[in-house]
Parts: sequence; C-alpha cells; structure tokens
Amino acid sequence: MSDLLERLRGRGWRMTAQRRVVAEVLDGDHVHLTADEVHARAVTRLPEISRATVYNTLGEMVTLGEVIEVATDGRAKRYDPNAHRPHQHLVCGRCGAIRDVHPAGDPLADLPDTERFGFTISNVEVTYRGICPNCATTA
Amino acid sequence: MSDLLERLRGRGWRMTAQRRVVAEVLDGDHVHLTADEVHARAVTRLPEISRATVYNTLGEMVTLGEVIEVATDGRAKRYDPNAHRPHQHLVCGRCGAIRDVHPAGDPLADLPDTERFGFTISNVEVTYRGICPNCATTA
DNA sequence: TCCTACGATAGACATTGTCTAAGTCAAGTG
DNA sequence: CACTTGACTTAGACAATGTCTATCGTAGGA
Repeated sequence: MSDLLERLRGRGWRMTAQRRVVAEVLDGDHVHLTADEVHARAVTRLPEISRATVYNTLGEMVTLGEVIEVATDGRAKRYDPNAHRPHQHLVCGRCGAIRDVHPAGDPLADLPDTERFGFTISNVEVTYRGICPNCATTA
Repeated sequence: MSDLLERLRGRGWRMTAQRRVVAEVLDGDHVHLTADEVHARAVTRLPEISRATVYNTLGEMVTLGEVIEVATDGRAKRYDPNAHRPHQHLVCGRCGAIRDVHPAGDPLADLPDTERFGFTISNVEVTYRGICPNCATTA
C-alpha cells in the first residue's frame, strides 16, 4: 500500500502513529493538500494529532525528498507526494484545482549560459495557469 | 522617469501622493520587493502612508496588468514592475536573490493537448532555482 | 522490562494579508 | 477660485498560515 511509508521506514525514520497517519493521508496521485487540509484529514483518523506535528512531519518529508512543496497561489503551500517522477503543475485560476502534467522538452536546456548569471541551477519549476473545463462551463 | 506612473495616469487613475510613491518605489529593472518592503521604502518618502494603502495599490496595479505578482518562495508575494516584457525568474535558494531571465523556446508549446485535460491555458510561469555565484563562494 | 533520546503536544507568537468604519482629498463643476 | 462628491487613505482589528518553546510521552534498543 503506502510506498511513501515504506521509503520513510527504510531511511531509519522512527515510526509513530502520527507519522503513519500523515503519510497515509498524503498517499496517492494528484494529491496536493495544504498543511491544514492534511491536518484536518489526519484528525479524523487520530483525533489528538496536533498541528505542529503535521507541520514538522511534512517538513521532514520535504527535507528527505519524499514529498515536494508546491506554492501555486501564494497562499498556503501544498504538499505533493509524487516526488519521484519529475512533473509540472497545471492550475485552475478560478477553483484552484491542480493537475500533474508532463511537458515535452527540457526547460533547463532553454536557458542559455548568458542568461544564467553564474548561478548553479538545480531545478526548474513550471506552472501552467488557466481555467479548468468545469469552471469554464459553469462560468 | 517613471513609465509606470505615466501608464497608470493614462488609465484614468486618480493620482495621489501615496500612489505616486508606491509607483516610484517599484520603478526599475530587477525589482522584486515584497509588499512590506515596498511599504518600508514608501514610508521614508511619505511617513504617514499606511500598510493597507500599499496593499491596495499593489493589488490595483496587478489588476491593471502593470505589475506582476510573483510567488517564488511560498512566503510573501513579490511585485515585479517589468510586466510588459515576458520573462521568467531565476532564484537563489540560499539568499533569495531574484533575476529576470529570458529562456529560449515556448514552454506553452511543450505541453501536448493530451496533457491539458481540457484546461484553457492562459500563461506559464517558469522558476529556475539554484545558488547564486555570491552564495556559492561564501558557502 | 527499563531507559533514553527522539517525537508529540498545546498554545503563544510571528508574518503576511484582508476588512471596516470613519476621515481626507483630487479633480470636475460652476 | 470655492464647492462638492465619490474615490482614496487611515488605523487597527481580524484572519490565515506558519514557527517556536517548554513539557510530556513513547518507540525501540539494551
């Protein structure tokens, strides 16, 4: 079931009920929850889990590279467990829906040396913005 | 001097000391200030300007399309007056420095129809992340 | 089973942004 | 130039998100 949980265990993580619940809540494709959404769902399974623990746990998962932090709207950060397949995001400007997408080409290759200003570039984040089909019809 | 101010006046904006100061603070290339940084600089020129006015004014400039809102770090939004030349951003993960860059190619063209899920896509945001030369040496 | 270091907790605090009610003023009108 | 009016500004309360601290609990090895 939870690949995420397996990978974390393999890294010597001390396994607690709280961490298990957070990992379970995050598991799946096209999951992009905010920290508070993760907390809300975790509470239904483990009522006494605290906000701080959710924030800590998510932060550790990000540090370990098992979860990606996405800032699509300048509001709350979202957490994406799909960290091992490179992908970009498509965001609906009206309802905020997010899809994982896989563009062709390599955006890194598109940035010539003269435009790198001596930076050592480690990754590229691409966010496509538009209106989803659902919002387009109910406009 | 302030092209930004000229364009705003041309759109029927009521010109006030506060708006003038905000526009002046934002003027220039490679300017990517947070709202509170804008406020801090505005206060040195117009001590009684309020935070709410700075937020309002920046929001209006964004609505008018004269300034772009950039969320490079999930913290405070940054405001980029260089709205009329399409460009992307290069961000230092250590010190937070931001440069405007102009990649070759069109990222929109890289997203095949099968990956658009019926969305009507209006724009693409690309953020290159890395370490700037300054931080690389003082590591 | 016992220990202990690592993890969890509640809640204060910090940062960023939004809203409201009341006062002020830019700019058109006469 | 003085008047008027509605748009603009203000202070400060409030809201949303995230961080920190001191204390308590417990996973997992000895």
